Amino acid sequence: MKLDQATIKDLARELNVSSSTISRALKDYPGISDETKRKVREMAEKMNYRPNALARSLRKSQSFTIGVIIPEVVHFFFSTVISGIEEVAFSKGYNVILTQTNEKVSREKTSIDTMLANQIDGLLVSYSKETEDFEHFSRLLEKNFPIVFFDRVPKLENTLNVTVDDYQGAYAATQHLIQQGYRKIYHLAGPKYLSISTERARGYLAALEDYGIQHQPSWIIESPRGNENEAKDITTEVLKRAVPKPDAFFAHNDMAAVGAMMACRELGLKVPDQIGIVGFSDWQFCTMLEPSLSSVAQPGFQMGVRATELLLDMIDKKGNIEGPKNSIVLETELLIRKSSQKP
Amino acid sequence: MKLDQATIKDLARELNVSSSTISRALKDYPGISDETKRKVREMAEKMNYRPNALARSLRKSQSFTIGVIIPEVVHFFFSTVISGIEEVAFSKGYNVILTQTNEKVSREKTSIDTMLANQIDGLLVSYSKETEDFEHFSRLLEKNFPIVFFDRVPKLENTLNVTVDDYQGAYAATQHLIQQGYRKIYHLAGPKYLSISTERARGYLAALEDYGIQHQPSWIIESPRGNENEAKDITTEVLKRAVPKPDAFFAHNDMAAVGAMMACRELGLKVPDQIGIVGFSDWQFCTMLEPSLSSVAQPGFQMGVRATELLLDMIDKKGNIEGPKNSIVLETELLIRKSSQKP
DNA sequence: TTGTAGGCGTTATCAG
DNA sequence: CTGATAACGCCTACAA
Repeated sequence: MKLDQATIKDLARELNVSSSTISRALKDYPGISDETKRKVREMAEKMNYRPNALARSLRKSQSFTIGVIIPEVVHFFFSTVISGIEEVAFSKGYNVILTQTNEKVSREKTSIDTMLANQIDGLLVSYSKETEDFEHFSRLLEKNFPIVFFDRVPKLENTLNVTVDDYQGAYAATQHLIQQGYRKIYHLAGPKYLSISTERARGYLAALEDYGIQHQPSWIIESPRGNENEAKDITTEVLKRAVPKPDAFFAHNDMAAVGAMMACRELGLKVPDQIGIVGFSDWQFCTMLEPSLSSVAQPGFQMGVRATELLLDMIDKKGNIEGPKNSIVLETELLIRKSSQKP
Repeated sequence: MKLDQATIKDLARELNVSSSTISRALKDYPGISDETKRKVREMAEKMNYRPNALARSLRKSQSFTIGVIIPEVVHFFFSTVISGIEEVAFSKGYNVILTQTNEKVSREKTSIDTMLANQIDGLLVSYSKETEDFEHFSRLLEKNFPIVFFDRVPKLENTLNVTVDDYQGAYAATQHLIQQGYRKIYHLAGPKYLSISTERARGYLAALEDYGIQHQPSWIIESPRGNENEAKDITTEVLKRAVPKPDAFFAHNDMAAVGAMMACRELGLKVPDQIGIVGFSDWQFCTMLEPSLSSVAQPGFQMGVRATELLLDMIDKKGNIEGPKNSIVLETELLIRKSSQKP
């Protein structure tokens, strides 16, 4: 900020015209002679003029900045979403200001506060695992402040959401395992209070039902943190003690799936011969593993793109948010690799 | 921005005092009666007052916002750095505005422009692979605009950089391979114009020299994009044709190392028995592979933290940047796993 | 202890 | 076609 940027006034003084003329000339307003425009542009170039976006925002009550609140940046899926967000925002001339909550509600709240203080035009949110009370969002929604939720969406009426079809993805994964001949398919589930987890569990159960597979509630095992070590421990336990003994795992994410693979390896169980495994998210490492990990791909980049488009649309339309606000559900794609194909 | 936030004036009207009194009361200025302060605070609370950071920034010529320019968000190392940046910035009350260049200089330039227009107080940069001319940076540096470069640092005088000790890390990795008894150690190198690549190559060579290992220039093979497929193809070629035949690979990143592992697997070569492999960066998947991948860990989070601290320091000190501006070199750590330990 | 006035850089309105 | 003036919301000399 110590740049001593030239201002409109400087240009005006230099050219002996008023600052309004400069402003208009630079904005290509009607009613400015071409001659003047030319001179102004030249001088702007020469003096390396750069408009002060802050002043402009203050004057226009619009900052051309959107806020993004995300649980963690270091996360393949979320970083992919960010990439999509950034792409669209940039192409439409919007800035992105970013905070991660590290899964803390408190942080979520203060982030919203500082973002609002910075006059963001809208908000893109995937809330934290801790968030159970959505009042800090509903307060804003009531006032018609533009918010789009993605991936993790709240239990509120009339919100605009972009999600992935978790149910369908889980169904497809489970169906695939069944078709490969696996029967005792256990599910490594995510935390119950996230809709993505419950949807995945629901899809899993529906597939079992549809194919008439007898199952028990104990086949669903929660792996709340969803990292490989936790999942490995849990899976090891299950493989040692559970009745009936599982012959496949459908994990709610890839890390958990890897944990299961590691457990199998240690116990000398062959994947996919003895145990089939399917993950969720299609993280980069799936193809690097041996055997390569089948997984349900989520279009993270697309999610970012669509959510941002939706948000910018709302912002453009200002108050007149007529017509149905349509949430978006994106398709998943089951990528079948070695870990789930019986020889 | 359609929030109809209460302003200082609104509070003033409500309480029948002047707006300066409000401003001072809220800021806990000396010379305001406790009584007034109390009343103002209450009213602020009641009216849900939130200061307009834009107006404040405009007035104070400081935005409390820093810009971050990064090649890609979807990248384990960079996202880790972002996480560190975000952490420090948040704790010191700074906003982070983020853009990715997707390795394009043009995007780098326009991003800088819009960020400057938004009056950022300073800039954190890891430049794109395309960037060969640093004028868009040096122009700013000349005017004493605060910039800290991280990971990829320019060939300019007097810049503040935060890097990892690539040379040392590469040396340690190579030394380790030698000590394990590998002799024909090839290097999968990154693009020549990035200092991180050349430093890693230098460290590799130094280790070979120090241990008196005869080698040839052809042992260094460039894998510019550094993804697993490219590296796999290259490695396959080398394993089939090169003389002498390699018995180990030190890769400039983990993706390339994985590519090498895949190539070995396909050719029926056992890792680590016949071929030793070490990567660089310690991505999450290293521990998930079989065999697990040895790698040189880079402290990404720390890099973000230190770079941001350095930048905020500069910003605080405004013009008086006395004393030596000290760049920071962070230590790496060689994590020895199965892929490089001869049985 | 409080109020007045001016300005940060831009743009919108109203004249000329 | 161009200029003067006010205002966006906040801060801060200077006065009272």
